[in-house]
Amino acid sequence: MKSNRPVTMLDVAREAKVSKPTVSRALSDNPLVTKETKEHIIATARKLGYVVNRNAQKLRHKNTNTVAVSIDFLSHRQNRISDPFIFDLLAGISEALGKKNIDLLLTSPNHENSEKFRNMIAGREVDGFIFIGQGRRTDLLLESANFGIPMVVWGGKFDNAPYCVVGSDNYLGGQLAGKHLISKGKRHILMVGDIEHIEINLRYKGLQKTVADSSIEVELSHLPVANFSYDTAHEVAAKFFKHKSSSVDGVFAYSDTAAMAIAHALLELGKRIPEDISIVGYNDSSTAAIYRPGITTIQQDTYEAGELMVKLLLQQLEGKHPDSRLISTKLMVRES
Amino acid sequence: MKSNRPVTMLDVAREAKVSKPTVSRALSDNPLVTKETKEHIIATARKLGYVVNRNAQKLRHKNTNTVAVSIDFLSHRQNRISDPFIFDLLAGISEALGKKNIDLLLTSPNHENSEKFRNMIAGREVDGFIFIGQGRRTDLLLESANFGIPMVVWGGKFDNAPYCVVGSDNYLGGQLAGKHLISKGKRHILMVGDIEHIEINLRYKGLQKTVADSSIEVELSHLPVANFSYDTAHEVAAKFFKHKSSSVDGVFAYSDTAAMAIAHALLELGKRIPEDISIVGYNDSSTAAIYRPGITTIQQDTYEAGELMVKLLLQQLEGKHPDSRLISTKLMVRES
DNA sequence: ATCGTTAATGAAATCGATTTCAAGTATTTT
DNA sequence: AAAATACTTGAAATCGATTTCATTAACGAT
Repeated sequence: MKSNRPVTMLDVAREAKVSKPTVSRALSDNPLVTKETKEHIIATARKLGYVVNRNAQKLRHKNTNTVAVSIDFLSHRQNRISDPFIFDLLAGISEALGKKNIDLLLTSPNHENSEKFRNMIAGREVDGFIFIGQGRRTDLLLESANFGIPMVVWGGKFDNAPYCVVGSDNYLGGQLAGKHLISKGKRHILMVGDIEHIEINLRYKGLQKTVADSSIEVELSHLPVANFSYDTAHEVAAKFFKHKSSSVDGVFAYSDTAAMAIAHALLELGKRIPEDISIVGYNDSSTAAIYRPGITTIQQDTYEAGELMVKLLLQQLEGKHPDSRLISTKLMVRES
Repeated sequence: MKSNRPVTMLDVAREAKVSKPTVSRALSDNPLVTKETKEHIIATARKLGYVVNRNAQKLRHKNTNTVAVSIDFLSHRQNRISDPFIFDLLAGISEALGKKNIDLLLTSPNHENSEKFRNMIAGREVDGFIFIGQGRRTDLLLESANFGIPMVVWGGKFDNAPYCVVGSDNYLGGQLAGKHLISKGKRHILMVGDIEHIEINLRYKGLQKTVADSSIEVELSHLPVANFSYDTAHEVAAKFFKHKSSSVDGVFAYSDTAAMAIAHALLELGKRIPEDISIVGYNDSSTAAIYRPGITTIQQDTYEAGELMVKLLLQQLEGKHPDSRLISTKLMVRES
């Protein structure tokens, strides 16, 4: 039969025959308290099984020591292919926050406006936000930023974005993909993806640059794809390669999922990978390694990304205004 | 220049020319307050941009309205193949909690003992726990349960487990896999996986039952695999099928990842799938659909799982002791 | 021996809400 | 018209910590 009332600081104070403030000071290792009383208090606190009430503490301290991470699960679910890359990012953030002993509140947008985010800040639930996978709802991000919410966003950065962005070095990624394809002897490169999309556009520019700088003559073309699903990419690629008996021998896809869809379509058409056509993806999601043929891709360090996003958010909480940053990006060569 | 001090309930009270308690009642839609004053108060609250301080509220209410979800990211990371299935589960839980307006605190075990979990409960940070992917640390689960933490665990259930478990109907899954393989004309079935593992054991038993009940003569054997990684499964399968030119024509693997690894090994050995050997996986992770050949697998409704875990946890918070439950489980037929 | 410091502790105020309980007003009953 | 009842409202207590400020004790300086 365990006692109902939880142990409070007053209980500890009484048991240790000191006052509440002294207990508070002792437990927060305040130098005002002598070593002996401190030890005595800590011992009795342990004896009574005392644990500080975090809500009372937060109320008094006025800082929440928790960060919200917003993932748009629903938009995700509509697409059905839940990108493992986002999970990796989440793991990186979780670890980075854990190291600093900051709590992680996982939340989703409510898809109407940013009021939910604003209330969480105003209601002292969280100190700031990290947004992942909110690519299609920049309106919510803009609203939040304009309201003055401390925040870091994963993804691409458009000019004068009023918030701090952390993302892959897309331009470099495009260059790496281009260099790889050219070095493998490919001379007719196709970029697959919506180059209106800010991130994909940067990759395209990097690819263009590499092609332009190449001492060898290389042809570059572009095939738009409307959304991010496996099925759409498969469909578009199947259509393109069936009708157009093009000379394309190298493909740079906007994601690993797309790369696999394109590979699938090509294999169905009897093409050999990489002999006939070589493919490079993006993200290095865990699936890229498992797929056959293994997908050559652009890898991003999700661990570094998590660390960096947390660091930049904490800087904002200290009143600074850090610039957006890119994380390191490298080529991961596999069979494709 | 925005004001520094946040708007409190007292500010609203003064502005609306009523007392604090009246504001509190009005905002929580308490019938004691007349319709007119209520409307007036709500209007002024909105005018002043008032948002309730959740920490003060939680302190007074003594309930936190938040649930912790513990995912063992680190153990996960060691395995490198982050199973998208866990991400799906998380999405399901997030949605279920969101519907009930309960906050989700994402946390990880500290890998020493369950003290962290205990403190989060005792410190009124969260009301209860949902554990995902803690399969290898049942000691932490047992400690937590013994401490009386309200909790629901995803996974397999051993006899007399002192906590509430939600999981796939592994026995049924085994039966479905068996029926499918037999109906495809397979007569020499191999179960791949560690049947000491509680979940896999149940699947094996289901498979056994189906084989035993079959009117046709079917042979059943078993190949143990030590851990859950893609590479180990690949290695074990490669070895098995290379040396032993067995008559196995049907494989039931303990996960989709393993199924893909086995498929990969078989294809390398020149076998045809499914003509020579048919493979069934487990989980229906998003990768199973993308892989070539598409992996036939046992699908679980992650949406239902999330809903159910949340429901059972809330029941515990009301003082009930709900039994463990299984979620619906069905066969997803693809090419393999 | 007296005074001025310094070190350690505690009483009371505070954070921002909710709840208890008392009081005032309006309405109905007799 | 007086008494009983029902509605609204507010003053003060409360949740459990931290912080301010005052106080006491101990010590060295004069």
